[in-house]
Amino acid sequence: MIAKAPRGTKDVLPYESYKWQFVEENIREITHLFGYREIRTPTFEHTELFERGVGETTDVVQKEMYTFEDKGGRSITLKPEGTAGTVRAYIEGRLYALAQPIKMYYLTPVFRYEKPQTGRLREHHQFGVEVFGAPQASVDAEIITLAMALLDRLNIKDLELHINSIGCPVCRPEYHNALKEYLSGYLDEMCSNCKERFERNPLRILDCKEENCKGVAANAPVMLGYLCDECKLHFEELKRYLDAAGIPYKVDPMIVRGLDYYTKTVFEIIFNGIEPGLTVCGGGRYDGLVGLCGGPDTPGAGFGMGLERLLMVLEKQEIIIPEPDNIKVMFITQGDEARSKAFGMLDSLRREGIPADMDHVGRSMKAQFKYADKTNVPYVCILGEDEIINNQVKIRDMSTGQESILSMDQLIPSLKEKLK
RNA sequence: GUGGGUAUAGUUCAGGUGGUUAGAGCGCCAGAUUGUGGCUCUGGAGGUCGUGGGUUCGAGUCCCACUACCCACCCCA
Repeated sequence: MIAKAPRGTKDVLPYESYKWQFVEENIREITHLFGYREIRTPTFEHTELFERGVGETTDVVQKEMYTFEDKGGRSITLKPEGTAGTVRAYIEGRLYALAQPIKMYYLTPVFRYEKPQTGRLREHHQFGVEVFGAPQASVDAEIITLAMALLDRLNIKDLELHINSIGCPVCRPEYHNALKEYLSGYLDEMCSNCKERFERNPLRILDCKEENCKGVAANAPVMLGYLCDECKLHFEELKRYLDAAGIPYKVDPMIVRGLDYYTKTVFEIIFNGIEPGLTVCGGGRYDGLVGLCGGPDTPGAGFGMGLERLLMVLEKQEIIIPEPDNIKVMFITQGDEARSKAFGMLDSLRREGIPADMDHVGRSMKAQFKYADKTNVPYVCILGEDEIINNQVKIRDMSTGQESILSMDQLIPSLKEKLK
């Protein structure tokens, strides 16, 4: 049991880590193009930050957090999402005193105590962006554009962008009342879950997958009908910007995010290549969050994108991720003297920037060839007794089988020529 | 938190109705004129059959519990 990763966690093994690096490189290039800079915040924060920021009533806070007391008696929580920590750092680092907006991105592990299943882990990794200090809809549109640009660059198809507005503290209460009034007439028809939701968070009922509830929800009043002028205008502007960028979207009044801090814009990017659809990215605007966490009243917007899910989608679509450059040269030796000599030459090659390796486990020459073959190395340098005596080295081209004998000092220039 | 499925070699899987030393493909290691890979052939290593109980003369096989993994719901990335 000691050699078993904890439930819901996953290793990235050496033969697959290049896939992560590929995605991460694309992320760094895209964020650079959009003018976002990296922020790194701690893996854990004071529990209270999440309770306050993410919202006491959310599932995440109520039952999914990894919370513990540290040796100093503080209540600590492993971050269940990336926004709260970023908000805290924005306030603590007084980034609000710099020229706004502040545009940031991060790559971070996040932790939620859930039952693992397809596309759901207890520790997963998110690419996220946050923009503080600009209330304009062009920011909402920009982060969506950024997400789409990344997915596009990775060549992912079958994506659907869903957008919605869930209003602001001005217009939402009115909508809540209207919704509850409507739903109260159908309580008997709804599932037991939704009956509870009716009291706690009636918005969630719109998200229910039960047939009956879907029927009820289909005719329910939607937030979009109750937006105040400011929110309505904001939503119209968002659509206008998305149109300008040529990004297709679906207005989906049914999307309701699970985190309490959202205002106005919410969106999800859903991959439809597998049933019943997989959310790879979700986010929106959160104009009250910085204030709620004790900072100056500051608007914000951002998203989180699940890297494991992204990799799942890449695999599903059979998108080929270029494998990293291999070792170019493998030394094959016979005898102790040849071994030490090869070790020295190996170091010279590496210092010249030629990726090279040798046998470390004392295999027979034949086995060394087999090993070289398995690693797909293009050239092999043979150092046997004859070569040692003549102060020479033999190079074999593994694809053609052609061999040539060189003096030791010709080796590096010759390899450089071949590897050009 | 609720429901369903699975658990045999490194891996993918066979092992009707319980019956001696548990098998195969792939992989791994080694040989096939002792300095040469891929292909082929031959041989070899490797399993307390998830764990713990029970039924039985006898359990990989039947029963129970536990654990883990997979899948769906919920929720989300």
